Amino acid sequence: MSATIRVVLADDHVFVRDGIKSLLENEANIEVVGEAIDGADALEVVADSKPDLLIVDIRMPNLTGIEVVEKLRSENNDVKIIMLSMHESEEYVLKSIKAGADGYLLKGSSKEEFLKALHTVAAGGKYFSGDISSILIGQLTNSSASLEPKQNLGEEMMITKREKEILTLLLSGKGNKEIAEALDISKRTAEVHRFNLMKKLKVKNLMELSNKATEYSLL
Amino acid sequence: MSATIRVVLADDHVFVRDGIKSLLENEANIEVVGEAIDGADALEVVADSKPDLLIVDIRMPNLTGIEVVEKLRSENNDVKIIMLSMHESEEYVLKSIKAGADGYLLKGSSKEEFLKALHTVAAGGKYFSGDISSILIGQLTNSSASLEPKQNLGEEMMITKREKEILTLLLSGKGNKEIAEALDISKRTAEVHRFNLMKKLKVKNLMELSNKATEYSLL
DNA sequence: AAAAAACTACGTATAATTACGTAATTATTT
DNA sequence: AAATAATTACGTAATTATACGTAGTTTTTT
Repeated sequence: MSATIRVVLADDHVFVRDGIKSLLENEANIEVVGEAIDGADALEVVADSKPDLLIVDIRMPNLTGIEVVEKLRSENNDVKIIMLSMHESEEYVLKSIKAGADGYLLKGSSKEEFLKALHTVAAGGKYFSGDISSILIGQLTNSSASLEPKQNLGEEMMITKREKEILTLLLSGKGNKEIAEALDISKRTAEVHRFNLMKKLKVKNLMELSNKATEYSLL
Repeated sequence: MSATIRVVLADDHVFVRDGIKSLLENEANIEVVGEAIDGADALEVVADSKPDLLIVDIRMPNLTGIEVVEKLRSENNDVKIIMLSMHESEEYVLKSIKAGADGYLLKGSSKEEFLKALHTVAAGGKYFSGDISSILIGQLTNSSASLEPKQNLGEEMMITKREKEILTLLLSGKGNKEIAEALDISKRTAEVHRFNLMKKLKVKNLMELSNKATEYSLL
């Protein structure tokens, strides 16, 4: 059905590469066409052997697996990439996805899962080990539908209705003068509201205000 | 270590329930304390037996699995829930997550994956079969990490590397003085970069800068 | 009705930003 | 090698924001 999947392995540990190789040896339609011992090497080997799939360790000397992915993607190289990792670190998983990896496997994965991931990704799909799905879900529920405020404000950090109005206008890019006009109060008063607001939120400039407002979903 | 996990099964097919039961019978620490034959029944059985975990088919008469989850969550019932499904339908998966399911398993899952999911979820984690991770990734990359700029900048709106650094620092709440220190340039120079940046982006204050930077995903 | 909180507003002084002009030194591109 | 773009930096004047203090009205809570 499918042509042979040409694979490059990149991992600084010989025994890991050998382990994967022996695992893939018994598989039809899969051929290991290159190996790399660090990140920089991986880029060379991929450039040379133009594989269909790169299996790359996330932790490597010279360039990390993530940096390798970033580099390849920035060169518009669309080789399929599976990231290998010891740990289900949220940071690593998300960085890998962002960088453009097609899959993420834990080194503790079973042979079956490994092969399933390999075929899925080679066929153009994505495969992230079920063990790390909680991370994905966490991102999904936090980003798209943020139901609950991420943090609670300190008791005395409550902002008043008026301050909320000022905040809204500030965040939309209005200056004190414009705010004063919009709310039909004196410029001086607008300034005081702003001052009190920033004091309450313990921020020292507009940007921190903006960041805090987003972080605490103040609007 | 852990107490027994008390499980309720909800599926309109007897043989599916029996299959799962026989699978769980050999497991220590797992006890099936109730069974339901449709969605409405599931709610009753859960209310009665107050299990730790509900394994529920997505397709059922009376109330679908998703509706069952929604109902339970709306009643602030935080029983752990694993959704069972024949198909890796994007719609079903996302609806399940949104409704508040803790896991999603395909009926074709191996016994090992089934048990792993069960223990993971019972322990408070999430488990979504690796086969459906592509759906999750698709959502993630579409929603939070927008890879492509929402709009293209005007030709002469390109910002330089240095301006990007200044922008990053500005957005993090740094003032000109702090930026100057961070980049080891004179305060005056930092000011000029900032001035040029804002001129290019045609904004007249920090907030508009912040908004524009977000809108055009300048970082 | 009394007390507390919120909103309004003035003054004043220092600090920071804005909005130019000018120009030398590096990088980058052609 | 020449041209272009980027980075660096100084000066100056006008505007805006910051950081107080004080104090008279409303509004809300007790």
